[in-house]
Amino acid sequence: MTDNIYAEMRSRVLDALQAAAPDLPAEVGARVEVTAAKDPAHGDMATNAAMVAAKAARRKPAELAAQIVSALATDPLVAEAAAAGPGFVNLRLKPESWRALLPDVLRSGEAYGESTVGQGGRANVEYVSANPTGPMHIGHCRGAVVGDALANLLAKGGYDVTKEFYINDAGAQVTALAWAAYWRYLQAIGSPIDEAEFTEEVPGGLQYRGDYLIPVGQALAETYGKSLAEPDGGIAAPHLWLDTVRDFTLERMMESIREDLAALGVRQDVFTSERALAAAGATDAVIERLRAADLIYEGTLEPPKGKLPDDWEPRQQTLFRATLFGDDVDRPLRKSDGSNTYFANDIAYHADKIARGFEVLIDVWGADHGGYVSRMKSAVKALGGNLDVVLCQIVHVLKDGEPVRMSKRAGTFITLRDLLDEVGRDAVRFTMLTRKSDAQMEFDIAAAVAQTRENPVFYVQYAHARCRSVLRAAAEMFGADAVSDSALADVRLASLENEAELAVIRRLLSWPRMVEAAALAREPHRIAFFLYDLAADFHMLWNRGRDDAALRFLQPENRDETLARVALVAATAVVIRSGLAVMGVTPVEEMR
RNA sequence: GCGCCCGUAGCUCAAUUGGAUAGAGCACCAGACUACGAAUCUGGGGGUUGGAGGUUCGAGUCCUUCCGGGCGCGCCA
Repeated sequence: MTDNIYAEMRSRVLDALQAAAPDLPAEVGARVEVTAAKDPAHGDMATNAAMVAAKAARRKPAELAAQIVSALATDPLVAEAAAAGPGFVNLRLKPESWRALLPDVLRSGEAYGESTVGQGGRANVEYVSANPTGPMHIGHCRGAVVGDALANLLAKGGYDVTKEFYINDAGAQVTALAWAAYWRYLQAIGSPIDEAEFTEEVPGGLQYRGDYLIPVGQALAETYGKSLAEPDGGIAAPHLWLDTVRDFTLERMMESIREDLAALGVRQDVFTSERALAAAGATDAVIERLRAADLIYEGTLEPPKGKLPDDWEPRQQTLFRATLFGDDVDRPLRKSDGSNTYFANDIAYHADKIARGFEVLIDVWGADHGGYVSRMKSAVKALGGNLDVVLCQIVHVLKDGEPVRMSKRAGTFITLRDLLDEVGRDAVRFTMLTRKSDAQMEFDIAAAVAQTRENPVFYVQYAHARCRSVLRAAAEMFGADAVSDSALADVRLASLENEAELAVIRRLLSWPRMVEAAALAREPHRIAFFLYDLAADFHMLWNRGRDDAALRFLQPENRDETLARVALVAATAVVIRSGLAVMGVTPVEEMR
């Protein structure tokens, strides 16, 4: 018997189905589900087995359902089985069937819910991957949280997970960054050149004017003195300083990004540099590999339909046959000057991930990369792999009900640090996970810090704090040893028969199934909703004790009953911690 | 113009991935504190799931089309 009671019942349903209709094709069995009943009147669980098997078995769903019912009615775990609706089989388990699994929660601790669906498969989750040209802002935050939680979720689901950051440190934007840092450097050494004068010298104009480069300029001045400028403080020839300043600045930017990530509680295992990969020849190698497979040609793309860009002209380009793998058009790999496109580098990067032995590739991107999904998937498919992309839609930040406008140009964009300072890491992480990632969300700063039920972070934390409060009181009553998780795993639980108690138990025992389903769907937000529901069950149970003193957890005159209830409370705390750990949120011991 | 994402209660969002009578919170109305913390709980009203077709035992979910919002659209990354 596994600790996943839904998986256990599913295998018993499959046995019953097999007996009722032998020789069903395997794909029918794969479609059989055992789910928690939505409506308590239907029992605890329901299965669709009769309906999905009806066609292949050439039997009526109701007939099959009746046979499954009679087989399961005598199952020792089952109190009641009934056919219903168009062919559902509803199951009500005996209360002791549920209670019997509660000790597993206490014995497993935070590991409870770990699953083997991932079968140890090597998974790579790439997320954040911000351009290293400035501090992280709110736009990066959602992807960082979703990616991190997804990676944790997959790890709990039995995958061997690597958390990865792709540094976009090749291309024109880092050259622009170097110029911008050089400007701050000139200021730091007291150069007589003014901004307008300098800007004229910068190819493409001066970008990245934010204050955050001022300390970089000062650090450059400290490290290199005036050696990177002309003796009179003028602009030296770029080849004398550009590489130095660029590498120096990139290092500083990555350092600051790592600090921002650390403040958010994100620590990634691998940082891969686009520049290093390209310099090692990975891009050229992958292009040759694709060429050998006849997936590359020199050609001219059709102009986009509708209104043409003003400067449209047909160009001969090196193209990848993305259309063979589901993309809309073939995609360029080389610019007209012969250098590689970002896309080409990105193909090389994904080939590198495959070469490193990852079977599951997941990229977490912002919505502005939506147009990039199909081409990247097609490229990975061409390389013999498979790529999942989780797109995180825009976050609109509200403060006091008013939208906070974000404009880099105006310098009013909110940095990740600003948000963390105002809201706190736990609230940021939890709130970012209270929407499915492909829907836009509003992030109301006031709501995220509110101490009320409307704030799920608070609501779940409060439930955990209440559990801990009961456990502290129980420890005083019976001694800490008597209420340790391992001691509670051995107490008699038969007295747990109140409906509100059983509801909590059922919720706790559905945690492993929730982990599996969320991991397979790549949907970490489900964890947040699960914890909210669990917290609601627990708060309800708590208040039963308010209305009726006999239902309180702690009954000084009845040790056995009290210990059973305390075991339930301890198990609730364990599952909340287990879920919060996936989300990267710290459980609190008490509210104040 | 084309592609992708989204559209669910007045508001913010769920819906076990195609399952039964679409659920929570906020707001509104009516209740429960001599406390294992009422920062919570109980009850009530509120829906043609943007519109129209289609697929099947069964559709918020899949397909077609239209409407509305967002993101993107050949040498930016």
